[in-house]
Amino acid sequence: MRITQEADYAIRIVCLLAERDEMLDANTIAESCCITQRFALKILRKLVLGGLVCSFKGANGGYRLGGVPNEITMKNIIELIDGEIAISRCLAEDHVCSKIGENKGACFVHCVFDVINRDVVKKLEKVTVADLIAPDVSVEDIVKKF
Amino acid sequence: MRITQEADYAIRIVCLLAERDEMLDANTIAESCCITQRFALKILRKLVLGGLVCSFKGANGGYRLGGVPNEITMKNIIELIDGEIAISRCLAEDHVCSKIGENKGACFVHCVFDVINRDVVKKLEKVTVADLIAPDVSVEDIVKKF
DNA sequence: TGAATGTGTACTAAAAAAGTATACAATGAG
DNA sequence: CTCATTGTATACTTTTTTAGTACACATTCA
Repeated sequence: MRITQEADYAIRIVCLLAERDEMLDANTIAESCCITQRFALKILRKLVLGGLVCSFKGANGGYRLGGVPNEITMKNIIELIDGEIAISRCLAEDHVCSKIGENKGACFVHCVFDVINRDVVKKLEKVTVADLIAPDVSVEDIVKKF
Repeated sequence: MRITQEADYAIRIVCLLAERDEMLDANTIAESCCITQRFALKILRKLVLGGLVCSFKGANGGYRLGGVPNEITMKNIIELIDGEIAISRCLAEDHVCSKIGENKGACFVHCVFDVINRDVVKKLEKVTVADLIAPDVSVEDIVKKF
């Protein structure tokens, strides 16, 4: 639905792992992102299950990026954590909209939301982790891709 | 933050008042929108305070549209009900973002969100109540304005 | 073999959204 | 001039979502 804090942190975690191309443990990651270790573990778990991050158990274990930075998009990360992006509840996966429209047949308002929602997703799909960590890529450069 | 059900209903209420250009009482409005009278009253109250709807007290009282349909936008209605539109919590009015960026200075991720958020608002600003109720305006026609 | 590190599941707390209740105020028809 | 009708104001309750925590367990390497 809304982009949550968890998704926000997940993006930062993925960026951190992409920047520092080495094994980092949950504690180091948590500290870098200013969250508790437990919370970091929870987010990392989802990232691992979704294949964006690889984990290594045992002593000297930790996490590494599970893909290449320019193939991981903001959309990938957000949807992995939050589920499908939906600016309004009526656009969410499981929701059954009951409003058979007064105006112009079924749910005209939601059709408009849907168009806007698709556009948001399309934009998030164009921003990669590589963009986010490259020192020479500015917000303006990213916006040009939209 | 997210576009709530309340905002969704508010849009429908405003459209109803625009279509039927006459005084309607809270009960009639509630029935047309498939919500309880009490909930309709709550939403109507906000619409009145925000000037989008006029109310008339006493016997034979009710509500009428408080403006012209082609000057009332979806953005007007949503922001009146939900407050500022924000796809992520960190973009909300009162929120103080604590993430001084690891990557490229202060909060690059949020800058990207902000650009996307502005675009959503810009689009919602272009859709008027007149568009929503006109029988000859399709979603495609509305999208052309984006 | 045991300290370091991740896993799995479930729980709790806080915040936001959705909806309800109650007592009150204004109006106008009879 | 009074009372049924209709809106006003404020505050409460419930449900859902978000955010974060706890704990017992499994794996690995020194």
